Amino acid sequence: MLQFTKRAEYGLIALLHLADREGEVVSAREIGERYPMPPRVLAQCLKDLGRAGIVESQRGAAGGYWLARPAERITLGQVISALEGPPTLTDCQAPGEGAKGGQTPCEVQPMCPIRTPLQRLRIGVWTLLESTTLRALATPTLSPVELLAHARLEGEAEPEA
Amino acid sequence: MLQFTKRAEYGLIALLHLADREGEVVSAREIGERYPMPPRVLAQCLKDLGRAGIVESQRGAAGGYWLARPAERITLGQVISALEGPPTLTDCQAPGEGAKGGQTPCEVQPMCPIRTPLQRLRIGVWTLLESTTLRALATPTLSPVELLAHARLEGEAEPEA
DNA sequence: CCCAAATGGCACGAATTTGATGCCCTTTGT
DNA sequence: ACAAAGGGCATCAAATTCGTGCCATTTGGG
Repeated sequence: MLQFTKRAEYGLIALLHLADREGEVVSAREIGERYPMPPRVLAQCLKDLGRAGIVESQRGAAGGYWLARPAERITLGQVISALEGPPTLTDCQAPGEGAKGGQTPCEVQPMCPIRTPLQRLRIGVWTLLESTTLRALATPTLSPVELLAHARLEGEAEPEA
Repeated sequence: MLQFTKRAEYGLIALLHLADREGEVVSAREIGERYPMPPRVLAQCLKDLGRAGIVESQRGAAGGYWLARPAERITLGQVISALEGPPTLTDCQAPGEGAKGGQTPCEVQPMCPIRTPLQRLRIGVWTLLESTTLRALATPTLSPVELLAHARLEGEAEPEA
């Protein structure tokens, strides 16, 4: 229902915690003890974030995680994409009768009126996420409209979604 | 996974169809025969849209549906809210230990670092939806960036989300 | 006057997605 | 050598959603 998953929330909590301690090595156990979340799920989130190149990790006894780059250069689009998978722009199962085999579900269907509009709208939402940085989220003084304004300025410059 | 439900897609298809035939009375059967969607689910969508005041209906033999107001005055926020329920801005189940009874899940929790940021971000997404009209979606010439620009202009004028 | 067509409403089962846990391995500092 | 911490995978449980069935109400037409 147009809602983020728990993994996204857990991952964002962890990322904001890491952003607050930029430069240090923080273990998953420390985060899991501070916030009421299942430690294992948190570990999966951090693992996915590591695969996406958002955080880096050090194994071993004194290991842990840290941000791979400054919080200004981490976008919410990257985070959500890493934790929930890439955005399903071409979902479009509405006209799912196109090819019965399951291939090219709605490619040659000239009668789906929402394929292109919905795709454009999802790209718009994604552009908003792509142009909202972790730093902007961590700044508690920005109002929602200011957040949107900030997002739009960068989103207009390079859509790249 | 930050994705619209099938009900939202079906409802949007129906609304775009109704917008294309503004002024006429269109039956749910006609829409259901034109697009490959379960007729019953489509009926539920139209019913929900009617309860939300987005479409009006006429019962009886020659009954059907039509837009309650011009497509310029129907926002995607209204449509999504009618088909998927109101936006879950205060989801915030992350610190779900606040009250064990289930009441006030994260009100007095001073340690959830994403409650306010996530709420602001969801308001931003919602503002984008609230300021995208059905007419803008039906216009196939608008690029995603232009869609965002159009949304931002109205969203800045009156956030009202 | 009765019937067919169409909306209105509710509830239930199936399928999909998501959340959470278990178990084992590899790495590394003490 | 041992403990602590990340890496990986599979599996079970819970929640959400999708689709369908069934019946009631309204309205136009034969």
